[in-house]
Order: sequence, then C-alpha cells, then structure tokens
Amino acid sequence: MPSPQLLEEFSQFFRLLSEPARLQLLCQLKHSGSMDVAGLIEATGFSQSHISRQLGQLQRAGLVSCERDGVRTIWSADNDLVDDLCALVQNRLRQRLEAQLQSLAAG
Amino acid sequence: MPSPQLLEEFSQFFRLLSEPARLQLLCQLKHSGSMDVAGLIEATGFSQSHISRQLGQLQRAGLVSCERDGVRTIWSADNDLVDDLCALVQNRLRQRLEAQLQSLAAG
DNA sequence: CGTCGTTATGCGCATACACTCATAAAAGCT
DNA sequence: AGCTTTTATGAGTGTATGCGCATAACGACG
Repeated sequence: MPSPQLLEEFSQFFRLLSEPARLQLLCQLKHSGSMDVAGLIEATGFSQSHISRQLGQLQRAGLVSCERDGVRTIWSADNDLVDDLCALVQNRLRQRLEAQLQSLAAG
Repeated sequence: MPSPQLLEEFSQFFRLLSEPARLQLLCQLKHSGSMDVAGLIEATGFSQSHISRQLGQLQRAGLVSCERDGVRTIWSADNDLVDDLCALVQNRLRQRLEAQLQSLAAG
C-alpha cells in the first residue's frame, strides 16, 4: 500500500496526462522528434500562451526538454514513459470493448 | 500518433487516477482484497456520499466491481492495470531523483 | 539603442469537479 | 407495514485550472 505522499505524487503525475491538450503536445513531440512552438501552435490550434504554460508544466515534470536555437525554443519529448502508459491503457480499453462485444453476442 | 478521440479517452482514464481520493480507494481495495463502504470510510476519512460517487466512476471505468451481501455492498479492485501504471511512474520518479542526486554530487 | 520576432507571464473568465449535507431509495428484520 | 441500516443521488459551495487576451521579458539584428 503506497504512502499518502506517494499517492499524492502519483495522482499529480497522472493529472498531467489527464488533459487532452498536454497529452497531445507530448504525443506530437514524440511523433515529430522535436518542434518549435510555432509548429505546436500549427499542429494543435492552441494559443501560444497556453502551449507555453503546458510545456512549462511538462518540463518541470521532466517529460519534455528544450534547447534554444537563437530566439526560438526547440522542444522534444524526453522519454518513453508516456508511450508505455498509453499502451497499457489502450490495451485495457481494447479488452473492455472486446468483453462488451462478447457479452452482446452471447446475450 | 494517436487520434484525437483516442487521446481524449486516454486523458479521461488518466483523469480517474489524477485524484488522490480515487487512487487511494483503488490501492486500498487492491491491498485489502475487498471491502465494504464502511471500511473505506474508516480507511480514507471521506464522507459516505463522496466515496459512493467515486466508486461509481471507477466502476463505470471497469476498475472496480461490487457484489451485494444483503444490505451491504462489497467492493473489490478488478485488475492489475493501476498497479502496473503506478509502478512505471514510481520508477520514473525514482530515476528523476537519482539523477538530481547525481548532478548535485557532481556539481 | 530601437525594432522585430519569439517566448513567458499577469489577469480575467468560464467551467469542471471535489466535497459535504440532506434526503431518497433499497434491503433486511420484527 | 414500520423501523433500521446501508447505499445512491439532488443540491449547493468552494476551489482549481484550462484557455485566451494583452503585455512584458528576452534575444537577434539593423
């Protein structure tokens, strides 16, 4: 049984992934390798200020990192954790739907 | 690159885990095997109505299930997904702290 | 130094939701 | 049927935060 502090940290982490905007940024960066903010605006349709804030949160959590290229900032996803988590969840969603399908066919 | 719909589902799922109360309920059930609501009130300190609602959400997501024992309802955690997710996150947190420690020692 | 282009931040709005209290619904007992 | 115990739900409150607008800070270049 995890300690309350650990539970708090877990939930804080999951909260980062609980927003489609942030998850989209993460997946986009993972998919494209690295992008500048202009590209992320283009890809997601969010405002510059919003993207900047969300990237800041993800950076503090160590999920993305940036390097400056002159005046621009190039962002990239830092690790495979999010992909792994999403894969597990996707698997679970698939299992659920398959079970529903099965019970529908059987019933 | 996951579709927007899939990203939405992922984030909805992670949102379930983004609240310490729900995560605590899940871990408690996993730890104790199965419990009634009175036990969960005792263990978590939340109000009965709140616990009932959170269990409802977790049940709709297929993370917990219940069986009635007379007037009481016995709840139990349904699968290992949450444990696996938490283990991955914990691993990542540990790595982060180790890296910070290292850089502190080196700097 | 002033201007331009890019990113960060103060502010405000709207919404979502965690949480509780009060109450209804359900199930067992006499 | 009435009473008790347990769970579910309607209603309200307070807080957190997603999101954009405007603007400030920062870096490059003339």
